[in-house]
Amino acid sequence: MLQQLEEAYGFIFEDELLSEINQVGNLQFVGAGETIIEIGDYVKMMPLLLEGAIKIMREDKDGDELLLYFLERGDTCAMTLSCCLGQTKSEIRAVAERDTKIIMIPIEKMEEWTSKYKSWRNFVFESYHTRLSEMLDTIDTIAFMNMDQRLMKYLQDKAKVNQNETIAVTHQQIAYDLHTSRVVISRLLKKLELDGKIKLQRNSIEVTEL
Amino acid sequence: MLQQLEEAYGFIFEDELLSEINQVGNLQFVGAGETIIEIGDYVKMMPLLLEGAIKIMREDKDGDELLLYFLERGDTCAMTLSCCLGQTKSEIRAVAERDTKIIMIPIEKMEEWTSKYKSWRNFVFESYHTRLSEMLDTIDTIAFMNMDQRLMKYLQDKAKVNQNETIAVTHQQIAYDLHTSRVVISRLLKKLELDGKIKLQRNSIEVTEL
DNA sequence: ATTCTACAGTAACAAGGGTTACACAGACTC
DNA sequence: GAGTCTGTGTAACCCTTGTTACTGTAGAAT
Repeated sequence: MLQQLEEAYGFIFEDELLSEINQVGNLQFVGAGETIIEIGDYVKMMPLLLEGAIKIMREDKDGDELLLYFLERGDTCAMTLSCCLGQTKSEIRAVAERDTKIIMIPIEKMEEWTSKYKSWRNFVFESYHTRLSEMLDTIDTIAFMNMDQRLMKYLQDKAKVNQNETIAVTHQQIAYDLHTSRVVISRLLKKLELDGKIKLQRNSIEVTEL
Repeated sequence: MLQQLEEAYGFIFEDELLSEINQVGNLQFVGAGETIIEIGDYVKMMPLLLEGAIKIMREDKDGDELLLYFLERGDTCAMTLSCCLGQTKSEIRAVAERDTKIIMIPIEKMEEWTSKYKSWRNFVFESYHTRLSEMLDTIDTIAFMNMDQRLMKYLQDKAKVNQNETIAVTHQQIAYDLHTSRVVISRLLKKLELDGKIKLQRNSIEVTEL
């Protein structure tokens, strides 16, 4: 575990902090598709992402869903962070996008480390900053882009976090993530295929224009 | 200044910190409509809002605008905060919604206070938390609501931050804030008036249903 | 009073995207 | 091989929102 911890965070954290994380952190493996945090959960651990990818979803009262962004190696969930500190319920859902390895840190340690380690403070601030930027990007996407552009961006992002230009996904799943209907997605995907940007197969899509 | 500082932040900050702010902070008055931060600005001061209200806008490359949220007394701009710490350019525009009184804190102090005062750390974390929630709310609004609902919410929010159920605004200005066209707004406003939720006058709107 | 300008009302039309309905194809079960 | 289930393709239709165009009017400027 220490080796992966160093790979992901070694440049940022002091050795002393790394070894503390190594001691108190709880290593967990999450299979692709498994839910890590559900909306309304009280969050008592903060995740550090060692390997894999996590997708962060929003859902309103009517059950309408929307993909917010992906987390990758070296990220943490600033939402969760925020929940830990404020002792509030999670406002988002976190689902493993692929097989994922995380270290869970108990919240008690967070307070402690915040006073003790400058590198930890910087990491937390940095995480908030990244997350705010990511949210701005999400807002830009839904406010300023049409569905065909959003779809193309979605496919490119998804290919990137899965490190594979062929994505295993159904049209219905895309429709959920982008908060639209399956028919709309099928229609637009066909158009993108005719434009030569992707190739469609059953249960998967190859993104040729990355 | 100290009195207003205490009113706005007295319950959160230690006396020692309050008096430090009082010493190094730079009190500023901004008239309604004036721009406080422009997109692309390098931000070297962090604002604490004593009185008034600030609206935070996003703009894309094509000049399309969108209102993100309002700041009120006791708030700070977490975006700015984020920019200060990361030394990056502002990704948003801040405009005084009404006559506003703020204290500007030089960024050097921020680092210092973060190690020195627990209350300051908590305030910063709390601000980030509030801002993330606010952004989620914005996303919900544009992702899940129709234009008529968004418009009604806009009018209610605006009435609230201006502490007046009569809002001085033109249809065109609303169209900019909601990133749509003037005709659409006029159409929907008329419908809201027929539903008895608002009363329309030239250059102003009275919100009867708050 | 006349002119100018910004603001508001409204009609007619276009486009994007959501809905319903149905056909068909691959994959799996029995 | 027949039946079933899930995923995909597509047409037809509708609603919301965006666009263009024109009218009227309040208020300021002259």
